[in-house]
Amino acid sequence: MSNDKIGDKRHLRSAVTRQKLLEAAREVFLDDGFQKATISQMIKKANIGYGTAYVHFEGKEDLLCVLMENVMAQFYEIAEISFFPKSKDEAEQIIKKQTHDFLKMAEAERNMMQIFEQAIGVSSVISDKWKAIREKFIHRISMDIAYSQQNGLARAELNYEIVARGWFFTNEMYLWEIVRNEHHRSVEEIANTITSLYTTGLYL
Amino acid sequence: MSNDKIGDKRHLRSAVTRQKLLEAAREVFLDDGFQKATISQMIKKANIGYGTAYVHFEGKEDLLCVLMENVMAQFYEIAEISFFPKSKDEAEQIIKKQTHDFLKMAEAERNMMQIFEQAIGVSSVISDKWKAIREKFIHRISMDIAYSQQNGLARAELNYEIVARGWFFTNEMYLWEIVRNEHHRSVEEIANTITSLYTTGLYL
DNA sequence: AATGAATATGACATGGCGTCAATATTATTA
DNA sequence: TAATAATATTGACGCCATGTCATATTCATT
Repeated sequence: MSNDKIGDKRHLRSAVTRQKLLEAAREVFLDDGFQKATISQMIKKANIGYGTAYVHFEGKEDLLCVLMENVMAQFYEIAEISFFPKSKDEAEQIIKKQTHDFLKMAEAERNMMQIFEQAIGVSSVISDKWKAIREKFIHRISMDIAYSQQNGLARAELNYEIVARGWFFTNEMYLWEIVRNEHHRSVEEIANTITSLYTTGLYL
Repeated sequence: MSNDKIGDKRHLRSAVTRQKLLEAAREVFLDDGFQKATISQMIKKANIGYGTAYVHFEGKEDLLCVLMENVMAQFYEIAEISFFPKSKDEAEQIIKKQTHDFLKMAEAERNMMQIFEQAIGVSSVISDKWKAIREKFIHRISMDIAYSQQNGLARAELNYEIVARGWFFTNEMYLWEIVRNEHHRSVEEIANTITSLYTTGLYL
């Protein structure tokens, strides 16, 4: 009675096919970019039939979504760092580290992130995935600012949501610059500078 | 001897065809977005032959480029506002106005800007056009910061180029939010808040 | 061994793109 | 005016990618 779905030879075959396709897709995406990558290339590389791709995935976008899950998860982790500073300096330390980690992700996952960026412009599914990450960060930053304001650390006259968005936007755009290899300064210098500007502007 | 190119009946016919196509293209773009818009739709609307489109333009991208020229020019104008403040307060005034004008552009030209944003993700030609505008702004802001630092108005320990990019990124992302109608605060409130944060962070 | 369920396949219909040889229109020349 | 040259327009054609579906194959159960 071992028909537990796994161990089942059929499901195993299915899983293997799926995995072969995913790996082939990754290679094709990295070689040709999101737009030029085609299903045909992937199924050839994976040695499976054309229609098979559509059995396992809804199309290129879906394939990339699955390939990005790992990276997505890392972003969510960074967004969840706790934040209860007791002084302006401590706040700056925490924020600097978070910014640094965030930008380092861009470097570490540059290749897949490049594909991701291309896809954001084309696919609403992918675009929504990124938007969710952005909102997660912005919400988190909003809470952090509100906390700081309540504890008399930050300027209370500024609308915390507007500030949070603006701050994240700076981070995000630098992220994409790093992904595209268009940054001319080190990640460390960027993180230090923008954090200093931000905390000086916001904290008392 | 009036073969001055204009007045010439052939050139006139050509110009009319071109114009018909441009107007049709604008409608199709606005109705269907950049990606779904097709040359076929446009030439039908313009009542011209398929190949004719490729006589006048290189393709969808080229068509949109021409349609955006007007908006582009307006951005370049905003980027060229002069900046020689004598105090922190004066600097804040000028910057606030520039940010405000910049974001107001997003509201005024929202429809075409939406198409533009979609195209940036797909077309390298369009993407380069926007990058040029971005670099123009960033260069201008860099000069402004350097001026302020030299005159003892701004914190000299910050790298002005990194700060300039970061500041423009905040502006740019808010621009796209406004374009997408995803902003929940007024342009005025956004401009005031981010400018206040920025000038407090940068100026002495 | 037979039956049915899960999985895989590739031919097909659809639709957009960009090209090009052919056609139509306008200007110039004899 | 007629012939010729230059310019402008046209749509059929070849190419390629997509997503679907009827068919074939593989595996589990009886």
